[in-house]
Amino acid sequence: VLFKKICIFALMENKKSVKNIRELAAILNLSVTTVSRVLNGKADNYRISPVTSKRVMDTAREVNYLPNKIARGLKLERTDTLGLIIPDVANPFFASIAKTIELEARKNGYSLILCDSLDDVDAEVELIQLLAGRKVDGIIIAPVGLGKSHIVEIQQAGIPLVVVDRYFPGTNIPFITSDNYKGAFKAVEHIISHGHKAIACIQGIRGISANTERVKGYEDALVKHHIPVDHSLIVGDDFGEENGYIQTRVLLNRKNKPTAIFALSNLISLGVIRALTETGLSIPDDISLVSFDEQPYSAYLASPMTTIEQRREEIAKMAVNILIGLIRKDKIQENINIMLEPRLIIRNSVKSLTK
Amino acid sequence: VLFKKICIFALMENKKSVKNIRELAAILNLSVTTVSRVLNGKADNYRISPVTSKRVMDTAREVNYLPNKIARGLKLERTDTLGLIIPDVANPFFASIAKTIELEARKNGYSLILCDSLDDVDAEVELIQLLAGRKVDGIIIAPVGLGKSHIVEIQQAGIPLVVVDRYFPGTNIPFITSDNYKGAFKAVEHIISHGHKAIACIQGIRGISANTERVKGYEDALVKHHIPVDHSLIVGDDFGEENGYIQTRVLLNRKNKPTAIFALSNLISLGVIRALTETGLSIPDDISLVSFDEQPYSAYLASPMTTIEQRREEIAKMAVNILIGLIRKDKIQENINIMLEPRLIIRNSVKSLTK
DNA sequence: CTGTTAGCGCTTTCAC
DNA sequence: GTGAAAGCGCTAACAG
Repeated sequence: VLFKKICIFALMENKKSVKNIRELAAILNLSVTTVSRVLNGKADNYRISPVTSKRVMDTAREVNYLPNKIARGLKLERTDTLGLIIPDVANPFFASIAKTIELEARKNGYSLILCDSLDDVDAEVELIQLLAGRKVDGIIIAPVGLGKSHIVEIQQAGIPLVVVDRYFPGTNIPFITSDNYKGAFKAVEHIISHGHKAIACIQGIRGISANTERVKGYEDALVKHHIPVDHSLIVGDDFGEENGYIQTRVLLNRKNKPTAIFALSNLISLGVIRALTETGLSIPDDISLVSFDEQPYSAYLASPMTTIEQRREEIAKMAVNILIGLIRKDKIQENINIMLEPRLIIRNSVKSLTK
Repeated sequence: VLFKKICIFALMENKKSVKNIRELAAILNLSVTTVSRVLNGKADNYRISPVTSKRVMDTAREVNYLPNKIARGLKLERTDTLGLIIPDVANPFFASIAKTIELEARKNGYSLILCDSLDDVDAEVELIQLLAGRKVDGIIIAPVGLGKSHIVEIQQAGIPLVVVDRYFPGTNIPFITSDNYKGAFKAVEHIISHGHKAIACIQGIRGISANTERVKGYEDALVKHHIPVDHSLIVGDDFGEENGYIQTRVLLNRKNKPTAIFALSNLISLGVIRALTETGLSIPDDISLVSFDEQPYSAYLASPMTTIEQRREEIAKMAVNILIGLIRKDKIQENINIMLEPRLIIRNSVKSLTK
């Protein structure tokens, strides 16, 4: 009782700041229980009179009461927060995935903690711990892809998790990625159909699924069209621009230069273009190019670039919805593996050698 | 005592999961206080024996104990979390800012809650409330820029806040942006120096500081060089690609076409290029172009584009460090307003009309 | 050098 | 219809 009085006095001095539900209850002359119930839309369940209910809502708004989500989280063991781990937020591919994930998460009442792993496994391990400590309700991760034990562990620890962009064969970790194999296959078939035989492939990080599958698609397309696979034409080891640049320079120094380059990421193709520009070579006249990852600028490059467009928005949305499903149903896994077939966007970066 | 026993039994069944500090203390046969102190590096302060200390640390690691940050946050009234509100995460300019902010925040022990406002003021208001409810320690916001009351309010509510990219004249909200005026001025002087007089300006959202300053820089550069400002050449109202496209189409239909276009964002210039490409016009032969925002692809466009490069990384890092300063010192504002002068990167998108 | 305990703001069980 | 009180996991004031 005394306490209530104190609260009321406190209120009079500082109208616009009720810092917790107790103070609010004090002004209303109600118990915290009742206030909490109304605020959580459970008025009906407890047959709280509509008039009380309205009074609570109105006052809450009036005094600008903001429920403390941290306290709520502690009690409910649920933070309404998702963690997102991405290898490089500045990469437009991941940036747009992050955007859609945030929007979709928010639509469902979740906030997003963003983490950039810099494509470094150690950082990734740390970040997963961090998110676990922060009690996120679930994690979406575009993993570096080398090493998966930390991911399996966190899944077994009971934290719902879905992997995007890359995946781990032989585990039951839910994933949703592009069908990288088919994408690469289509791209290379397209190049082959223009009469090319010496097609180089500049790859990204070796050993991760997305890369492996793309290379496999590349090889199989060659094989299907009876072109022997020349392993010396498969070069590189990183998805960054620098790798594209360096490998192109190296390729151009070969005795028998390739007539076409298949770049396994948007950044790689930018590096390819830089190397070509520097050496005065032009696309597609001197060398042809097809790249993974459509970008807003792809059409406006010196020569509009033929690309493979991943369905980023779908990947992101599905990831969120599947994750939320896992959270709500309290199921950790149910063999979810989705591969979305990418689209080949044909422009003008492949020269026809047949005519 | 009984309780401790129970905990120990619980432990034996499930070795690898101590869910709270009490359980951990129980196995160690220590009080939670001692354990907490050791875990928080305060062993020395309380002269806890090194052997105890070591035992605590070792056991904690062994049983895989992860402190619950939520509980900690509730107690400490500090979440070690920053909020970031950005108008469009998919925009590479903001994506790279977000990346640097996340990295810098993490380096300082903070996690980042990412929010995309879609350049919508209502969403922005909501997001600020959301972050306040989540008890973030501070907020970095690249505001839509229309309306500032919600931002002033949150600042007065005592939540440390810093604004990036745009700012609000006439308030004491700390901000850090590019010197948009100087950037635009430089760009337009560059165009003028090539003999252009009919220079169009395709602007972004009117009324926000970044846009206003850029337009002012544009105008002043003209004035300085005795070129009358033709207001019908200042067009557009959005930073997006579509606006660039539409306005260019309109400009091209004028009786007296401009000889150069100054685009106030990277997305706008992409729209300009699309319109030009469609109508068979080329840069810089038919029309010249300079754009705000350097991008990784700027150099590789059909004609390498002259751009104004904002110092994104510096902006992001300063934002984080200033914010953390405000948080730690418990100061809300101290008249921080920083403007970083952008750099003009000259390439080949402006034709010389003088020779 | 170590421990007991109150309490951060919230929800919910149980009681009336 | 409403309320008292326990307790989520943690830290720190106070007490030895």
